[in-house]
Amino acid sequence: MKLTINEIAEMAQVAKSTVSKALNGQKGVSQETRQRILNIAKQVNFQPNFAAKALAQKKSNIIGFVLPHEAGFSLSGFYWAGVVTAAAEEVSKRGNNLMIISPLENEEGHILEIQDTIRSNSLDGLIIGAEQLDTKTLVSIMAEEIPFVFIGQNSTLQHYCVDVNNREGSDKLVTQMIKNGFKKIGCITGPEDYQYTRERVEGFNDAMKRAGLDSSRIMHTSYYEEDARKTTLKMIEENPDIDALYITAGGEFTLNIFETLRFSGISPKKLGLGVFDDSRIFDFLDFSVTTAKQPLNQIGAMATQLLFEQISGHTPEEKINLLPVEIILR
Amino acid sequence: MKLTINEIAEMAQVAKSTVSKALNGQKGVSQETRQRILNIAKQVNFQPNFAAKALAQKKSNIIGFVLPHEAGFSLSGFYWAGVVTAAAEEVSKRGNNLMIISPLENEEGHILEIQDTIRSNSLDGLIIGAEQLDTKTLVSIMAEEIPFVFIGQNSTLQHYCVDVNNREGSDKLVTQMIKNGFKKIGCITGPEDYQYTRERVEGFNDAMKRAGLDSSRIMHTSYYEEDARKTTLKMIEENPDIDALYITAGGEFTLNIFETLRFSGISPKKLGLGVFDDSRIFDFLDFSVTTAKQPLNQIGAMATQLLFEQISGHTPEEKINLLPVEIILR
DNA sequence: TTGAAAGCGCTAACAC
DNA sequence: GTGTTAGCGCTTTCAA
Repeated sequence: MKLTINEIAEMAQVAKSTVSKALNGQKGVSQETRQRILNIAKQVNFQPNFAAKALAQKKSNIIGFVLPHEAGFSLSGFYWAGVVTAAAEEVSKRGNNLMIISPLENEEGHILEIQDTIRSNSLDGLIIGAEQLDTKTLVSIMAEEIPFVFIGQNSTLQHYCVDVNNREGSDKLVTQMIKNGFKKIGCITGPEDYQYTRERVEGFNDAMKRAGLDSSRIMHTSYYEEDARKTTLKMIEENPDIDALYITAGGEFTLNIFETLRFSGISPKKLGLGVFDDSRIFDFLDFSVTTAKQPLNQIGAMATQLLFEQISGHTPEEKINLLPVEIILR
Repeated sequence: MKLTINEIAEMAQVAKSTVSKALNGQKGVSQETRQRILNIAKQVNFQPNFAAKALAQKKSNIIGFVLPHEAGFSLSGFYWAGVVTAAAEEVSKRGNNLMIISPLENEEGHILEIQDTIRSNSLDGLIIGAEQLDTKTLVSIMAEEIPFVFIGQNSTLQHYCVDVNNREGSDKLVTQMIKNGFKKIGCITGPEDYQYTRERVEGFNDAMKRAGLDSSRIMHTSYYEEDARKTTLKMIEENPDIDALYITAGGEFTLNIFETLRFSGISPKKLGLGVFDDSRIFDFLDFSVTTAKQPLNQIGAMATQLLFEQISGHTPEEKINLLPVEIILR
């Protein structure tokens, strides 16, 4: 049977409130009794019941991480795996725990409401993958009055967020591609309703126009495999003269495009390639890829910091925190 | 302010115990009152407080996933990212939540006790990355009398687990390499005290001996980058005649070895390569790699199933569940 | 079928 | 400095 604070109190011959104070490092307990209680607790390996504490304090010490639900955006993608790992570590350091909230599809392919989870879980805060959060869910989160931060920016709601400097980073990346000698660059990009997509496209435009190049070869697509493949084919069919391809997102999306290129007889070797998202793996490819590397650890860590600032009642200074990307040449 | 069961009771003009029964689908409530309560609850978007429920029921509906702490074994590795994603999904389907428990290193590089988290969290069950779980932690988990399953096998304790068939899979992979024409195969492998390492080495031995080949070129190393690099160098220095390399683990470990090979002037192209762990990325390398692909989704899903069987009081039929690997030729 | 009441293990006023 | 007491929001007997 698990020990409770009552047993500890009995063993130490004090009231349970005294035990509570001693254990939580509050004042109002003599040095002597405190030590005695602490010793006993340690000896019997006492650990306060989490649920009881949460109930009494109305504070669970649990942070929820709401993953976006999207093809290629699961934990097995490069991006979220890195960010979640960093967040988990940062959350642990603060004595809290990270709960994964991944929206589920039901039989009909509808995304199940994650609201219930959020609402019932008495979570202390939320880190939310911002992009494809629908307005309905957003509204219900706000109704909870629970602190949250976005990773990436949400088109509907401006709120505390951490993201990379998409436009500038994209500009830099494309500028680098131009420096590498490419002039006719096609751009395959994600859904237009995601803010970062639009920003990265803007960066593409900025760079191309500054160099006096044609920036009209842009195609939007969803991240689903089939769409990505179709769009890739369309791109090379309608623009047989392109000498480079800029892909504004990484992970499986990029791999699907690479594969399509290869299968359609176009060796990626003949094409300049730029990807907004790095992976160490690109070092070993049989063609070279220029990338914008996002500081995944920093993103996860900073989001966590921002969240805890809010939880502790402070108002974070910056609402929108943009981290720089690093251009990786290969 | 959040609504409680009391408010609902008041609105429905019944006792809160009746509300509780109605909401939880228990019998002892007339069809009529039940409907009335349910309607109200739905209308006001009522969601029971999670902590209170957990406290009253001594059941939290939270599953903990204990990640191994090891270089290259964070969520950003291929393996765990895949397994955790699958587990998270399976857990959600059952109306539970997944909590990430990642052991932390403190300043001195010691691994902090994850026991506290486990003990205090009133978790309903644990999915544990088995390999490098130290005995002390293991003992304290057992003392909690909380259901758990291993992913991978633990050398110290035989318990419910799901894993791949390491020996057989390794054998198959090496046999395939031999079929590909390689005869002098070196084997770089992980720490000897991990069971799967030993099993994969056994598989290597099986295959080599069956083919009448020399299976003595085996080197163990930790997964830390520096060690991996040193061992790789040692392997090629002491065995300049090898025509292939078999690496018994994937992720960053493999990448470090690849990189070392390249930097030391040995093009991986000249070497047959086999890796126990697949990644889609290997399709795009400038050298070819034969791999054993582990069914990550299945592993995560099956572990979750096994855990819930235990939680519901059933005794799973098979204690040790070995899934087959798939050999991928490139 | 319904309701009253006790209790889950803890915290936090407030007395003493 | 210490103990008493009253909750936190829910479940669960047990009477009515």
